[in-house]
Amino acid sequence: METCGASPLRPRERIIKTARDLFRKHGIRGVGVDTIAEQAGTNKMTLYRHFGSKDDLIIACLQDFANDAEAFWQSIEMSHPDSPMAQIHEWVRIVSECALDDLRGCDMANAAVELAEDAHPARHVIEEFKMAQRNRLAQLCRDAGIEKADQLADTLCLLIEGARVNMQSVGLEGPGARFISLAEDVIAAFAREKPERKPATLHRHASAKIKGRGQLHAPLPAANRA
Amino acid sequence: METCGASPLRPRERIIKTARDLFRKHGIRGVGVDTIAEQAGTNKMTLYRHFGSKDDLIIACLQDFANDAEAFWQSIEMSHPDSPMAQIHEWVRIVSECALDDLRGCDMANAAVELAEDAHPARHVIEEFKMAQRNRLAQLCRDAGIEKADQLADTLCLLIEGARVNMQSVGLEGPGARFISLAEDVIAAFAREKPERKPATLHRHASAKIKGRGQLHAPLPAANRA
DNA sequence: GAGGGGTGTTACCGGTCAGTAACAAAGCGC
DNA sequence: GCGCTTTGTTACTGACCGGTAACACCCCTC
Repeated sequence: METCGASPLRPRERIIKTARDLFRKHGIRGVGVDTIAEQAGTNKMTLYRHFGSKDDLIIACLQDFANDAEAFWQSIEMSHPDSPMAQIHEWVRIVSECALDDLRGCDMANAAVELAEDAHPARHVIEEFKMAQRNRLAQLCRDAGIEKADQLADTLCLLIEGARVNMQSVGLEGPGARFISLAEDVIAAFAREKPERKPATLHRHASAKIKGRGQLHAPLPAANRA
Repeated sequence: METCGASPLRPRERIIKTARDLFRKHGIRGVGVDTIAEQAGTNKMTLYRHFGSKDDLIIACLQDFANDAEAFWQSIEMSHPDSPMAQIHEWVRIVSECALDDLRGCDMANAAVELAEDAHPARHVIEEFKMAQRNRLAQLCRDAGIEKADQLADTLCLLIEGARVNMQSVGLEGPGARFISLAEDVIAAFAREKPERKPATLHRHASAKIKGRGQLHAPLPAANRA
């Protein structure tokens, strides 16, 4: 019956993994500490020795989630070490794959929905995480030589965020399931725009070689609005 | 202390309005039926006479929300009766205004997050609503003579959905708050693409006059992807 | 083998939850 | 006025919730 009962992990890690799993499946408010402890192959007392309250456990889960995201970014970087543009495409691919895996959306965003109180201690964890993700993507866009890097990052952020929440509402029938295609089109449109002058200095892990697919298109006037 | 206590509305309507308000503020699972009844200036028994269960009340709230959305679409249509493109811009404007009003996102999407069980009776209400909204927007895009109308509708859907959930996580500092600008750029890029041949027959409320702002831009090659 | 930290077990607390029973009162059409 | 429907009031149930107390146990280290 337990999900991590026979595991070599220490109770603390089992509790976090189990809690993340149950929170994701049933919602944070939809699962109690007793259930978490039992499913983790331990008991409520041990849980409360490691986490002073359910809120503490929630925060620990979100931080564990953030750690996973960190590893995800490193894998992205290693997949195409010298092509930021290829990393962007890899980001689209993997992030879409994760969203399609189950249809329960983003744990951070879900937590923001469920923990509605402004003062909830988890909220600043969520806020910092979301901002960091966006900035990381924006940096990647800059490294790729995208002229309007911040705008592309903003657009991609909203697209994936929207895709995750949309799939939670309508499953695979809605626009969320078509995220890859939509995102790639947006990237192509942004990559088509002419870079400033010098072919974009890479800010991080500098590499002069820019060979992203988007760069192969002919430059077109900026799609700026009024 | 009550929100609708002195209102001329009948208890049923007061309960629905109050429940919607409280659900939105504190989350569906974050407020009990006692609180709802009291805040609505009535009592739990009357609540349970009108709604057999809390789930029934939730569904009634979501349907009430859908009614409001219907009125919203009609106001959009009346704002620019003969210009679908202008209606799209109006849609962007109002939808963004609503999202910025409070930062609690979309009631339907929030409900999908909180009511995680696949079999929950509210889920098909949510699903139908979300699909109907997307299709309505897609029809508007077709009426506006957008070549890739469905793709634009999908993109705009994900952008606004993402904006709402993003603002719930990071407030006004993140990309969600820049939705209008991002959406307008996307619309401009799609409107710039050359319409098929004949200047797009209007399917509903036919009007030959197409004078949306996006049409003023020079036509550009399609932003199609691989 | 003694000690101690981490863990398990059981029982409990007060609070809140969704939902119900029984009865009283008020409004309203006739 | 009468009668019916709607509403209000109080009290209750049983379940579950987050959190704690007290005590026993196991395993590792010295």
